[in-house]
Amino acid sequence: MAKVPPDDLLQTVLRSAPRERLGTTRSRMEDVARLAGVSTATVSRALRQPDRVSPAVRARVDEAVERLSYRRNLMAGALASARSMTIGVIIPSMINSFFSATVEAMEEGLEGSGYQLLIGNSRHSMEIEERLVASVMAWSPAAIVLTGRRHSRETIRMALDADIPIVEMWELSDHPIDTIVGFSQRAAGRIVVRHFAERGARKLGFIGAMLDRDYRAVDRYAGFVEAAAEAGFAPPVEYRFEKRASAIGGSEALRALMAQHPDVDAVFCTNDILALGGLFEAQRQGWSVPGRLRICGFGDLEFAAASEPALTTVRPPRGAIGTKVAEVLLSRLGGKPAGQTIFDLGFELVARGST
Amino acid sequence: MAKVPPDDLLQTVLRSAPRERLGTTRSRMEDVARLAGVSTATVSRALRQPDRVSPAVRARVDEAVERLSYRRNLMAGALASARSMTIGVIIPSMINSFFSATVEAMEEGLEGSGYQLLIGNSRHSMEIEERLVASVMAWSPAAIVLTGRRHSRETIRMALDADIPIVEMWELSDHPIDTIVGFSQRAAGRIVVRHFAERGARKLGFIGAMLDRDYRAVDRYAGFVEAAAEAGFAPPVEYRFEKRASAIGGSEALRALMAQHPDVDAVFCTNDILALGGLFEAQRQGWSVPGRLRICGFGDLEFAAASEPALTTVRPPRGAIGTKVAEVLLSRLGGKPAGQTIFDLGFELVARGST
DNA sequence: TTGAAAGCGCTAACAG
DNA sequence: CTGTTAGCGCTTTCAA
Repeated sequence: MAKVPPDDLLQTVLRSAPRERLGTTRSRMEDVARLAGVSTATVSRALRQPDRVSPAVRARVDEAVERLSYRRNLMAGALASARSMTIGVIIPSMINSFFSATVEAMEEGLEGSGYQLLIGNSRHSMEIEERLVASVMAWSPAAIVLTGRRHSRETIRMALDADIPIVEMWELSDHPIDTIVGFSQRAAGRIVVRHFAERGARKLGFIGAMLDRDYRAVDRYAGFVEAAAEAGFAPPVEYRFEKRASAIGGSEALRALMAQHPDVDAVFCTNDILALGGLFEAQRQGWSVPGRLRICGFGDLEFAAASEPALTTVRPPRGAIGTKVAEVLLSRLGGKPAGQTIFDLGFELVARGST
Repeated sequence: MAKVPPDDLLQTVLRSAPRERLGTTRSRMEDVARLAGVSTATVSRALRQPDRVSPAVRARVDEAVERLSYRRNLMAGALASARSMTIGVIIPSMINSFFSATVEAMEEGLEGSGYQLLIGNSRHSMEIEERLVASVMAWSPAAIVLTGRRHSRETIRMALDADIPIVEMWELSDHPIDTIVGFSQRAAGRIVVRHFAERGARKLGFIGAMLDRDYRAVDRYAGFVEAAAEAGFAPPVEYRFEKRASAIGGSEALRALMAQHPDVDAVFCTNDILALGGLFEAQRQGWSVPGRLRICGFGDLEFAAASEPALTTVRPPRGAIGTKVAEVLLSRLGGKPAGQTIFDLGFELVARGST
């Protein structure tokens, strides 16, 4: 069995491969094959399914790869196999750290697997989501991850047509496109009512942002209202605004809400950042929290534990969702059958000083 | 000149193209060419450089594309041209909303251009950055965007070798790899000293997180210390910690700093989130802000304007950086020569209640 | 276990 | 302005 050739052959191999189109002398699989004394088919196998070639060949290929500092051209591979090492991920917002945290966890879970995330930002719009899915499809992704369970007809059609694993996340559904990893947003809204009731609240308020597009927030709202009715509360008074959730928005909302309904003594904000603004506003107005007013947020963003008073909030499994999505994906992409397709990761009410 | 054929030819075209490898009947450029009665080369031109084909042909191609709902296979195009419609973007953190905001603005600036961002998260590590650049390179990106001006030797080599536009951002440098869009972090640190001096501060403190890896924060620190000396202050006392910036970290840091140095009356936090924690801690401890203690942050994160007291901070051009990067990229990718390669977008000290 | 050969779907000279 | 002709670099039958 031929050994890896000496250095002068290495030189020859390198020289014989002028790469004019790339600005660079980048070696191709053929160079590796020649240096290792095998065919490109074997190199391909050695690289992707090492157990399907003899140990000796594998070693020679590895050495050749090393010496040429060869890196596979993924585009070519993707074209040939009609499948790329790409995973399309569509999230509604990059700035919102809910999804960033999920994506970070997903990246970590996928680390070393060779899969690359192609991240799209739908800005909470189903139309943009559709466009993003369409353009991601042009990359023949190995899988697609969508946020939420509501998508345009066309998005669903494309996803189904692609015949690849589709994972939805951050919500729950009895009929996921394929697999869904999340928790019940509605239940998250409900639990807040129970907590307020336990703390002796009498008149509930609600503050929400972007409810025309953020369906998860709408679900939390629905759960909140529903549970309030069941618990015998009067219908919660509410203040909503179109713009994305912000501390300033939260401050203004609370001020407006209290001006109109001075009897409110417990407010649920669909987002911790709104609650933060509320906390500051209460301080400015001299409303003691939780004495005069109880405030509960959603998200358990990092500052929630640090605020004064510390913020009671619902903690979604931000990182866990990403980790589980990665796990599901790896399993499916590794060829394992679907198995469980609905993963309820739950949530937790973190009671702190603000209620 | 032949018209677009009637429907039965359309049927034939569709039927004659079995796409078994994809789960789907997805048409190829050849189908479009046949239906439009031209060659694939012409279709390719009509799609990518519409002005280089006759209006009549363009119209027929467009119609054929429409009827077949044809979408170009980008992998194939990228392979053939050794250049993809991808732009690699490496940021140090996804959760940090500095960079998320920049990326969002960049996305908006690139909207409609057909370029897709391939986002990598280096977690503030040059080694990870290097790995990410290497794997992004496998996609033959049209350009690369890096954060900061410090990169590993190998990263720089790969970037240079690729012979594509390389944009660094969020810092300034006299010798960018290619082009740099940002502002002077050092100057940002300096201006805080001037502001503190104007407000009558006498003893300066500094709180920083992750200074072993966040070079931008280190530069701000250096500017702060340098300007403090020039202004005749005693060397600022400091508290640093390894973990990523957080409100809790900020609270703890301030408490520790003040315990050791009760004479400090003005603290610069390298990040608004640290300052937020500081604000809450001051409230808990009963230190009036700005009476007993002045606090200045960096970032002008959204909550800074909403807090009580509102937070004085340095506002970096978060969105503007992304917008400018997109503009530079579009120009360069459109074939225009480099021109200006250093873009100083400046920053602004936003004086509010906390100082 | 390995190799030969035939593409994957598109782009890019180069003629015409 | 348009078509012909070669690939881009890899994967994948199918035989050996």
